[in-house]
Amino acid sequence: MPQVRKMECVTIFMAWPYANGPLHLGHVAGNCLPADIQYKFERAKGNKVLMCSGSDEHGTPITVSAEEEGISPQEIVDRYHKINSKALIEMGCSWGDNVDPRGVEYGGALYNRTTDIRHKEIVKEVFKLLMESDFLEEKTMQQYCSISEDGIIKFLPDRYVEGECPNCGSEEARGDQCDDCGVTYDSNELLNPRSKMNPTAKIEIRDTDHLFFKLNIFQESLEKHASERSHIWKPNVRSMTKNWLNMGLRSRAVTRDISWGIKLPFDDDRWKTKRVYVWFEAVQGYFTCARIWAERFAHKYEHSEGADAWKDWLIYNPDKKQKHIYFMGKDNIPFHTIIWPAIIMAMNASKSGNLVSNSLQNGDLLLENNVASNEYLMLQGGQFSKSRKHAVWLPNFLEEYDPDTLRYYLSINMPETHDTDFRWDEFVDRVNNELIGNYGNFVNRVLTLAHRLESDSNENPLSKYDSLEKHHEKIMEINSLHEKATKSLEKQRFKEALRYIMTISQKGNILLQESAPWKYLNSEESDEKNNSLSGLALGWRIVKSLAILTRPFMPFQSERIWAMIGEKSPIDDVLWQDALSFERNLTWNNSKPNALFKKLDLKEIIEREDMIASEYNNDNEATPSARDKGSEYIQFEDFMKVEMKTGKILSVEEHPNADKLWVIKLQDTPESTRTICAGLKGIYDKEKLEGMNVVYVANLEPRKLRGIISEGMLLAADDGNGNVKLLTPEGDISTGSLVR
RNA sequence: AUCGGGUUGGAGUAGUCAGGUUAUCUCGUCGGGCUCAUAACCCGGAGACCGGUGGUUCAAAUCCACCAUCCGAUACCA
Repeated sequence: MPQVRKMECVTIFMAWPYANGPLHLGHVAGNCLPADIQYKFERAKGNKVLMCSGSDEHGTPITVSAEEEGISPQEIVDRYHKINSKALIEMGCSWGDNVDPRGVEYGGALYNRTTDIRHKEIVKEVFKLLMESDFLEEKTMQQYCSISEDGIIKFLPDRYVEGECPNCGSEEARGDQCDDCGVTYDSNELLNPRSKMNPTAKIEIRDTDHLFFKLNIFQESLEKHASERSHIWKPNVRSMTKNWLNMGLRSRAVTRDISWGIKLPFDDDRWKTKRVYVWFEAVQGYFTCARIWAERFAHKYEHSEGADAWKDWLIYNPDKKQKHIYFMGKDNIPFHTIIWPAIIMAMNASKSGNLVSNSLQNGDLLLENNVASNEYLMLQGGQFSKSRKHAVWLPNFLEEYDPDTLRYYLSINMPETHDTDFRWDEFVDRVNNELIGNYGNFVNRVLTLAHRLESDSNENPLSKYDSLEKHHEKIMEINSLHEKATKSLEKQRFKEALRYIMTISQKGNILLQESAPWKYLNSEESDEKNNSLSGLALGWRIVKSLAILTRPFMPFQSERIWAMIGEKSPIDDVLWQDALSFERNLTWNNSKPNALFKKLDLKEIIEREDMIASEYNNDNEATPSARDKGSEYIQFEDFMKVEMKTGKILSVEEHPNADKLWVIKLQDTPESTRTICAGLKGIYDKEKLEGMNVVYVANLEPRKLRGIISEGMLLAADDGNGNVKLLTPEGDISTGSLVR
């Protein structure tokens, strides 16, 4: 008898993508895909699953983007929330299933946003609660602000302030640190401070009151929590968390002087210009999202608990099996192992009146069961970057390629324990050789062979050859692979799990090789034929199993198989653990089977990507903002101010304090030399540069570059893709000749 | 320079926290087989002193120390 297991309530949390740009493949590999695989897997196990995430829409970078484009922050986040939620659904993630297809009691998914009015309300409630329970404290800090002519005060983050270093006198010191001498100091020690964004504005230090979350009082509970998790967390999560705890926790500001964000829940005038700091508010999205899901969907679709349905998943109940898994990139680890758990403990202590603790009481909010953080996916060796245009954007990708191929490649190459690379040639290789050659081909072999047997239109011609007892050993092998894949998925080891599943299709290929059913398709009935075709019948069953097992990874092709083998029942009703239930009758679909995937052509792909990249670059050069500011034309007189001359490189030295700089001694006129620091290390070798004739800017104001005065600048062409070429005169000409 | 992460057959990786038989898998490569299938599939072989040195231990890819080297973030830039 199968054991009747209690249904688990599982919550999948995905880190909230920041809504100031489209998602790129780094996001997909790091959080979106693993979260979705886990969601689909937990569903297939029959569990009640809730999945929560959404767009993170507050904070400074969004206001900066808005300013650049001359539109409101709300317009920015509206745009990218729409683009990103659409792209996620198109790549096969289950965010569109607000209500589980099995019924609302089973849960659902919500991709919400932090500008949601209800999110703001709940955050305010929490803020108030923590304030009243004394988890927040008020401190006065000193901060730079710029004051415009009409008296408007704008507070500036440290990194937007520069000035003169109190230690070495360098002109380019930042708000809290000097890069020339490396010293750090309080921002009020900086001399002659100025705003980086608006250097002429008046700037001064003002006192500003802020509220701080007393993170320090959670130190002990968090240490206990971390040690309880030490065998579950991956090494990167463990060590990053340990680092934080070893440094000692300090209180963190939960408010900011900014206008874009959630208002504080106080009427008091002095809080009017402040907003909730985005880190403190965005993590609460997990909590608000679950509640909003219950209010909007559970309630509407008549969940037995109505708007309280979220408690099934989020509130600890010793009689239930409950599990919380969070997915994110490595930069987010401390937020999920330290900060968010601390906030949860604070909320629990506030509500129950108990002391702060990591051990839960009935009715408390649950803490995480695993923080499954991934490392980064790199693009051909470099990090995905929005500002440097170094990325493959998810919406663009989906316009051209089958989402399942992406999901396959990113799953089998997932940055689980260290950074991995996205490479187009590897993408093509893996899809063509593994996904298509091994798996797609196996499915195709089975289906086309079966269709070459004579059949009446409704019955599977393999039924009469079906004989499981002949294949006991093979079935055991496959059973064991299924079991291994399950265990891997339970530990969020997706690469390994998918590898086991692919091995099942490899076993299928071996089975066909051994049975050689093609020999008997049209032959007389015989024992040999019976044996051979029983192998094909088992192959058919394996195809069906694979449709179920690959579903969390590649949902679209799995449905295609389901239709081709003539299964009528929804594939979502089949339980993961029944994927290998071989006792059921064979189904049949009389229409001709199609190949699951199309082969990819690397050459075509490279051409297409080059085209997209050049279009993208052209677009950017012609952005309206650049033209509006009148920066497209300069006056001839302005151009003549720049004095460019020819010179000859005499010698090249290492810079003592910089990675990319060469210190170059230049023959600038026949009689004199000058020193120029050039960022050409790693592009040009020392030997190559020495003796080279170059063009330089002669009348640039000398400037200290990481400690060494640079008197001018070498001219070089840069295509934006890392190709840099120095300008050099076409023939011999004396040094110091004017370039014009 | 500061901080973080790597270094395992030709390439990419598993194993490292909790040390223990022949070091995992994929691709490639070489030889053979099959011919149903999307030039795919199946079998077999070759190929690794686990970055180096020293230490702890009966035993080290795994723990410790030092060194080398690569990558990323930040700063410096064209």
